[in-house]
Amino acid sequence: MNYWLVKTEPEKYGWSHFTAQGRAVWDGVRNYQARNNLAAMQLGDQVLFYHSVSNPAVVGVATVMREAYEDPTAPAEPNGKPTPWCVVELEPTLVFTQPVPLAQIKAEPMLANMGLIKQSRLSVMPVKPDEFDQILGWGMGEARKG
DNA sequence: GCCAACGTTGGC
DNA sequence: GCCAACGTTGGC
Repeated sequence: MNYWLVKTEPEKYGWSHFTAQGRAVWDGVRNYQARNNLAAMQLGDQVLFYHSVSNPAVVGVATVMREAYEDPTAPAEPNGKPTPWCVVELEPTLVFTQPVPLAQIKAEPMLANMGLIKQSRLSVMPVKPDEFDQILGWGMGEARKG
């Protein structure tokens, strides 16, 4: 089982859209590093769902329900080449009882090496199991450390 | 709204 | 292939 984090702007596609819809085709990724991460996702992997821009915070957990396939929203490639872009399908599995703000993640030394902090512009990234556990614990109401 | 980080584009 | 210019993302 692998762990990931995906970013979304809540004004464009937030957690409430996601839960209302029940399943999301995670399309529109146009960055190769993010694409590589999407392509590496496996059925059942757990994904932290992060709201960027306004009130940046992890708000819940999603599960990978379908592995990568061609992004139907990608523009056609010249010469009929297959598109390099792909999507996965996600379903919401767990809503945090309290969102975990970026500031809290930044303040925890154990999480200082997360891609979320080190590479703030990447929109799909791997998360280590202990990082996932820490954030999940906070999100489900464990006492805060600081 | 500003600015830093960083990916992409295009001139050479 | 290098690098400057530019666009986009996202934190504050």
